Amino acid sequence: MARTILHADLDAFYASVEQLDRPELRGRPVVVGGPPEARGVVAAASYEARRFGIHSAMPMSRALRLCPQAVRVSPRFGRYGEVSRQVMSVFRAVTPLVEPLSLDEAFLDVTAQVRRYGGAEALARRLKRRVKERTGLTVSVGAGTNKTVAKIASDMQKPDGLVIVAPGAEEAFLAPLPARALWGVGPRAESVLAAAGLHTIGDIAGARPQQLEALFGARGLAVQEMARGRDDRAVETEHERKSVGAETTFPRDLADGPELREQLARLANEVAERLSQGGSRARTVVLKLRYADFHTITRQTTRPEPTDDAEEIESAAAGLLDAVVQPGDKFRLLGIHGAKLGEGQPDQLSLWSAAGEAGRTPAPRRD
DNA sequence: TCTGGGGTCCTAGGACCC
DNA sequence: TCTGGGGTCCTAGGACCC
Repeated sequence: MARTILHADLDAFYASVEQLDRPELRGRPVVVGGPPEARGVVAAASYEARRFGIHSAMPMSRALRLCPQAVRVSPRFGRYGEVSRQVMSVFRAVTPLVEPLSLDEAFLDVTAQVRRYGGAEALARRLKRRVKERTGLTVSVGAGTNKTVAKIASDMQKPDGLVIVAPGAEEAFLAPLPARALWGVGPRAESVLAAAGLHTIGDIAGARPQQLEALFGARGLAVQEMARGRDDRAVETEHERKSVGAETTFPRDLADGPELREQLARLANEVAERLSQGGSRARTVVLKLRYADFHTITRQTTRPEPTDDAEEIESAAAGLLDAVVQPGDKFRLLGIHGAKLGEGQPDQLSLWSAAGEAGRTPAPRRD
């Protein structure tokens, strides 16, 4: 039996929350993001602001040049998290099978509920109404038999949209859309596809599998399946975090020195705190550096023992920094990430390794 | 125009083991 | 004396998503 999957996507989420909390901003162009003098970018733009050509990820300096009367608001992620939890709880009142993708998006598997609600459309309308009643926000919803179709459908009538793709209509629905609309096809893949004469999702669906495999490897075949409207990925309610990171772009480029080292300590503290809050520890510490010319490198080190200790993380990162920094280098970004996360307690394996470090005996060689 | 911060996943090469 | 094959782990970079 065909599944019914919904994709729900809050409209201009951060900007809408600001307009909700500050009525004087309603009806006005609002951009959420850091200030232009601190090299901020747009995290969200209200629909009023989008009419000026502003969109997310745009440098704030450019956004404000496009629309000088726009109101810039610094993000309040704590507040967005609160509102997000309210929205997700509305979703979970409909079905336990909710997969949040970010603060403002989720997949819902409502296969078991559609009959009771009198069909997918009635269910989706009720969901939209409940979100509006509980939070005052509008949400765009797409419905279909799989994630790919539901996600793309939710994008088609924003804001406050509702698009339902009937079972069996998946391939025809997708075919005319640009290749870029597919999840996983970004700017790079789009240009590779265009060079091969593949512009629409239908072009990808109809291409020879060998051609896609030659261009993208195994991923090419997966993309073609999606393009053909086939996608059996389940809605997953559990998600295991794999890394924790903190990074910062400086208002002006920084050479190595006390200021940079202070930032390193601050970031190490933040990562350590978030690790211990989440009850996990990291075996790998990753240092990320972005040079003044935007070139970016990472250096990492893995140890047998996982840690959530700020000083250990800081000294690991400092060692990596010492090894790469050259006189005259200027940096615009510094970041620290913890990876290879594990439980709080060191496991059997790392105990073994630690013993090996202490008193090493040559292992007998076998062949 | 001048480029954030939070992530995930994949690839490729090298070390190392048997 | 001209070079195996399978596996795992680690590192670095990059594409992509919101």
